[in-house]
Amino acid sequence: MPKLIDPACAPQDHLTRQRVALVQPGAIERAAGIFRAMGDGPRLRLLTLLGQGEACVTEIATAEGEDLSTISQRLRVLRNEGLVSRRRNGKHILYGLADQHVADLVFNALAHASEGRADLSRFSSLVTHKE
Amino acid sequence: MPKLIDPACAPQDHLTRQRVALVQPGAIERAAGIFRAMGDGPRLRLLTLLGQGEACVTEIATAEGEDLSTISQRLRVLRNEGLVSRRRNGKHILYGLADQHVADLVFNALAHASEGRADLSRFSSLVTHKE
DNA sequence: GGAACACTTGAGCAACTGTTCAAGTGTTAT
DNA sequence: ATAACACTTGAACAGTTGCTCAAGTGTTCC
Repeated sequence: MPKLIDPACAPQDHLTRQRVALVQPGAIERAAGIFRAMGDGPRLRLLTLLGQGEACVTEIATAEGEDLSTISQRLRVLRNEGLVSRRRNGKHILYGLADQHVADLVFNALAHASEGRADLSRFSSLVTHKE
Repeated sequence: MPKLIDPACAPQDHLTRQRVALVQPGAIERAAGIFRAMGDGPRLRLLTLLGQGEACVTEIATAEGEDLSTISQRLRVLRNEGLVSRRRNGKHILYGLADQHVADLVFNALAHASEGRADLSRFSSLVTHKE
C-alpha cells in the first residue's frame, strides 16, 4: 500500500487524505473579488499605467483613447476592491495604486505572462511616494 | 511651476508626462486571462485545495459537495489558462497546481485578503514534488 | 469482447459584466 | 451667481460566463 509514492485515489483513500480549510471563506471571496477586478484587459492596462505613477482621469482617458465615463466606470470597479487610491487636487482627481501589494500582484502576473521579455524597471517604484 | 511636488494635471502637463508601454499587449491579455480564471470563488477554492497536493476529480467533487461535471468544467477553465497540471493514474486523473508561480499568486492574494489571520503553512509545499 | 468506472464535452438557459448615454455632483474661475 | 470644467452615477442593452443535463471518450476489470 505505497500511498506516498503513488498518490492513487480509491474511495477509501479519499477519507484518509483529508484536506484542511486553510482560510476563512470570506478571505477566498475577497481574494476572488480582487482577481475578478484585475481579470479584464482594459482594467489591468489601467493598473499598469497607474503603476508608473498617479494620473487624473482625463489624462488616463486621453492616454487610452477612451471617454471619461468609460474610464471612470473602470476605476470604480478597481476602487470597490480597494485596488486604487484616490485624492483630489483642485479640479482633478488623481488615482494611483492602493499599496505595494497591488503593485506586486500586477508585477508578478505581468512578469509571468511576458516570460521575462518585458522591461518593468519603471514599474511601481512610485507607489511608496505617497507623502 | 512646482511640478514634482504638486503632480497637477493641466492639458499641457499630460503631454510632458508621457507614459511608456511597459509590456507587450499580448502579455496584458494573458495576465488578465489568468486573473479572470482566478476571479471566481469556487474556482479559487479549487486552487487552494490543489495547493495542498494533487487530487483526482472525484475526490475534489466529494470534498466540495458538487457533482463531477461542475468540477470538471471549473478545471477546464483553469487548465485553459495553464494554471493546473494534469496526469493520468489508472482510472483517475490527478490535478495539481501548474507551477510555483501559480502557488505564489494564490498564496499572496489569500495572505492579503485574510490579513495575516490564516495559517498557510500547509500551502503549496507540495508543488515541487512533481517527480 | 462487454460492463463499469472516471471523467469530459457541447448545448441551453439564467445570471452577471462592460460600454454607452444622459443626467447629476463638486470645484474653480469670472 | 453663473458658467465651465472634471468627473461620477444609474439605466439600458449587448456580450459573456457558469451551472446543469445528456451524451460522449478513455481506462480497467471480468
